[in-house]
Amino acid sequence: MAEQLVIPAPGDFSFPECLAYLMRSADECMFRVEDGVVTRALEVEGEPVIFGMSDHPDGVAVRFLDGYRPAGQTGMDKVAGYVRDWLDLDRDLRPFYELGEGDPILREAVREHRGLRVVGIPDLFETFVWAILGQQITVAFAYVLKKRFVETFGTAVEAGGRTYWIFPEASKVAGLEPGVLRELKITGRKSEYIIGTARLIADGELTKEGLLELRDDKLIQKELTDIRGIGPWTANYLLMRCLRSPDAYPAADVGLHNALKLAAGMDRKPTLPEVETFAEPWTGWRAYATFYLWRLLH
DNA sequence: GTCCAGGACTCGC
DNA sequence: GCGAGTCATGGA
Repeated sequence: MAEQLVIPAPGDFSFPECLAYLMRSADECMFRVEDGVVTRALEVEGEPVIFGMSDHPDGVAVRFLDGYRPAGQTGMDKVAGYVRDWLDLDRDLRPFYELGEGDPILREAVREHRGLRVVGIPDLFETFVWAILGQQITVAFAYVLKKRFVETFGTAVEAGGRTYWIFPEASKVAGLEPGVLRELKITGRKSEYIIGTARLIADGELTKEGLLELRDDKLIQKELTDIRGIGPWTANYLLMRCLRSPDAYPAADVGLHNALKLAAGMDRKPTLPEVETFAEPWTGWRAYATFYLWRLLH
């Protein structure tokens, strides 16, 4: 696996911090982490590509597995773009750190995890499924459900004695009956939500580009919450992880509440109004604040 | 057994 | 518009 490309990163980027986040579950099925290298498969121009990314003095090193490298420059650029999106490499975090250093609640998380980026989920359908699965259950169980889902409907790429998974296309899920997902222990409602969004995406009614064109977070949130199964938490989660809003704020998030309790030294979880009030000074960076606060829980 | 997890829907008022 | 009940599984 010869070195193929180095993706330059701006200052305030720490690969190890992003890696620590990526390693939070042994049940993660979309990539594997070994010896500091994150390896995954991706479909690029109709062909499976497998690449590993690791730390590099100038940013992120990307190496391709022999036999699974992009055919041409366009494919190479797509992988580079994917990594830039995945790790949010095009963002200048200086304003956030300026904010965080002066904030009593954020200070510790910001100092402890400097260089961490909001790790994204570039694929819209994948984010929908992940967000819906994550509603109201433990993250650990959500990982188990995602693994079952991917291993049932996704595409396996066997290479180098290992199996890599490509997330299923929305069109493959759009025609399923909810009962099929129920067998995986996904609740009936979530099964309907997943199939419903799969249909919207497969039909082209719902696209990442179309959502991004709305520009405004509030408009996007409205568009998303009009979809059955997508409430405020899920909409903001999508904004944060896929649409890359630095300001999305999943205020109802239980993990956020626990982190705020910890960071603010409270003896109880904050109420929803308190959660909103805490975040007022973070306006513009509430997604980053949330992501950093989450890290306090690990 | 009870409660809680990275919520959202439905219903009654 | 708001509160309470329901959904469903798994771990503490």
